[in-house]
Amino acid sequence: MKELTDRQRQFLDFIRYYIAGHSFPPSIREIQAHFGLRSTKGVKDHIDRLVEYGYLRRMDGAARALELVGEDPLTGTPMKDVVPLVGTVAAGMPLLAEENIEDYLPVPSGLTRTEGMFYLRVSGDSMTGAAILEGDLVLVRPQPFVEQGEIAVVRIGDEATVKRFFRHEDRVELHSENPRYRPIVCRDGSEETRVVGKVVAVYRELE
Amino acid sequence: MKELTDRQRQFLDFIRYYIAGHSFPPSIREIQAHFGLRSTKGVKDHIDRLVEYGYLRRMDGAARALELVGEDPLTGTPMKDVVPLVGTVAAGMPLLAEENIEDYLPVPSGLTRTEGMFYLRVSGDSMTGAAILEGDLVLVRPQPFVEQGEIAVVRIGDEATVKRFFRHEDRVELHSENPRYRPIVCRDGSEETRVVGKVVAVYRELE
DNA sequence: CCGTCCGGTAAACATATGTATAGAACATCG
DNA sequence: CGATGTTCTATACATATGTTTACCGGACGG
Repeated sequence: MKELTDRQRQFLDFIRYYIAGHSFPPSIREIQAHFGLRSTKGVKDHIDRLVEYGYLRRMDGAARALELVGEDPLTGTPMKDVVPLVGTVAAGMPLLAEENIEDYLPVPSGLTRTEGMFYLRVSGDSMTGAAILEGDLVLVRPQPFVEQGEIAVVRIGDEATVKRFFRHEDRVELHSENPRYRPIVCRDGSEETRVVGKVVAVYRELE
Repeated sequence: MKELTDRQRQFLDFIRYYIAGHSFPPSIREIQAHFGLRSTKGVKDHIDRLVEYGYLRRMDGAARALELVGEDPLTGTPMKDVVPLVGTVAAGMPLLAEENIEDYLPVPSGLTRTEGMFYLRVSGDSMTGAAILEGDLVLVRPQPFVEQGEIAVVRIGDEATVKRFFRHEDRVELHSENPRYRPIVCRDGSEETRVVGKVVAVYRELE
């Protein structure tokens, strides 16, 4: 993507800023006013270039018909109803540390209700039997306990895994949904395992 | 928040749908055209009411200056970055008919760009081998062709199904991902089958 | 039967807004 | 220097688009 001049970036930034505030794009004359220009032509030239370079899309002739293209996550579109995507957790890293956040993804707001939900990328094939594949994103609602047999994110030592959760009198069992893996059994009350939350949804992009 | 009539809801839904596709709002005349009305007044009345009731905000006199407010009262889904959920398609019903739309769901904005995407609820267990279960929602990007072996939504006569798509010299084969089902074979060029679009994502809520 | 919404037609009207033409000042670069 | 590109002024022009006035028919409750 072609580099922008300072001035071009200023125009793009303003368009973003405007959309973030209004949720619809500015008109050329509004942009003109913002920069204190005396002609609409200058604005049009800039927009033409931003379109040409691929930073904007436009519906020709239509009013306020601009669309932001690309991914500048700084000011892009206002992120509403989004939930952070936490990467595969590195050993020792606290689960929700800023540095782990890869992206922000939307959820149906029926699910948003709980604060603190997050997506986690699944590594490994231990849950394929539950139709959760490697690379899938699981939406996690943080909670300290889950019901018998529910799919949960559990922290074992420094690692987080997705497993079916079972509690017996004296122990906790974490079952994979893949015959190639054996259940993980932990003595109850042991400090090493902690339920992080419950998996409430699965999201997968194909290709 | 005041209840909406069916008609008012249709208008609100279309505005949401349009914004989801374009990322800027429709003009009154575009709405008029969509509903096949002969006057702009009807549209204006509806928008006036939606504004009055608090479903929309508006910048008076400005073009395409509509803003979605709050949440959908019916479904609780956020009003931005949404895509329609088309129900399990009933025989004979055109796939994207207004009456079929059950809900509007968010998608990661990287995927929103293509206009016309929609969710479809999967019925049956023919794709379990691809980790697509009954009740899952598949995000469909409409396109007339798909690559060899890609998962597609195909219309056969009056029904829509999700299958793996293969094209041979003289025929089209639709493969299930479940040994209990046999491939569907169609002579090429036969009018009965048509690729509706490609499955680009899968979404499942647990419980 | 009457009043009141709801949903619409028809025809203008006013203006918001994109686009075009002609050119100028100023920088950068070969 | 001459060519080229960026940024901008000035002035129109064309049309996309919101707004308004006048009126109609049906559904519905009192």
